[in-house]
Amino acid sequence: MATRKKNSTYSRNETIIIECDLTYAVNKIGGRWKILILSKLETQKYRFSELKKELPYITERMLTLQLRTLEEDGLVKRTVYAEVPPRVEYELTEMAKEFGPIFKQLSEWGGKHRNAIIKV
Amino acid sequence: MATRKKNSTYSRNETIIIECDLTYAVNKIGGRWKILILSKLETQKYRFSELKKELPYITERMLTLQLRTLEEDGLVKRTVYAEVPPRVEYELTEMAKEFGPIFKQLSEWGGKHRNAIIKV
DNA sequence: TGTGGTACGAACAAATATGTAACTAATGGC
DNA sequence: GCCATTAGTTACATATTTGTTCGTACCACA
Repeated sequence: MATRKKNSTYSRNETIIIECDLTYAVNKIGGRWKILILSKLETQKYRFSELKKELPYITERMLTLQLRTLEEDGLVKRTVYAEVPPRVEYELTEMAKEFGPIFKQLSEWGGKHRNAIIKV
Repeated sequence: MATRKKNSTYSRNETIIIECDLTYAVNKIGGRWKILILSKLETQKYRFSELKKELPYITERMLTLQLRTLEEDGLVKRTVYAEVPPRVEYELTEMAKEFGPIFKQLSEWGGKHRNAIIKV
């Protein structure tokens, strides 16, 4: 087999595409779980295990990964209390709270048009 | 190796999660290219080859796939003209046009907070 | 000594998303 | 007949995302 270019266009495209502010924003909230997590945190702080209960189908691994990403992206603040057993609280940052009204509109769009399709 | 459960939670989770209107909406516009395509079509109709020129880094295959998905989701209307060589035009549906103001806000969010991070 | 709760981490596996390269049908123009 | 054009399609390769399973550190408490 000839050796192939490794990982050229895939990664390059990613950086190029993110130059679009809109794509950038959607990427922050894309994926299977991020929105659900952010929605929960909109109303209150949660501990890791509480979030897990709220999202029964997520695995601990996914919850961890998503929370880490959200933290890196500045959407979630993580606070560790040095106790035993450990306690860690997650809450939205100001930046994430600005999504609030946008989420509302997106949610309305979803409700409206999903029903439209189902009814047909 | 013991045979493993095939595809249990992955697909099941997808259907469960989509019950959230917000996640449903974001899934419609998620992925690498959909937003860029929709943004182009916000201003005018485009032929396949014109879209390709506007999005130089997308491959024909990806453009086809994304347009098909957008069509299935009712966001894009595809019109084929029985000519040779063929002519196919893509335009937004009313449903997709409703994303307009939301896109604007998301884009503003992206511009604002990306710059914030870069400046740090 | 042993058990339990919390918030993870690591190794592996399955599923999906994206990219590469080559190919096609139809037909007007040469 | 031969070529160029348009809008794809097909087979394959690679990259990323998501899920499964098992394990761990800490210490209070029985």
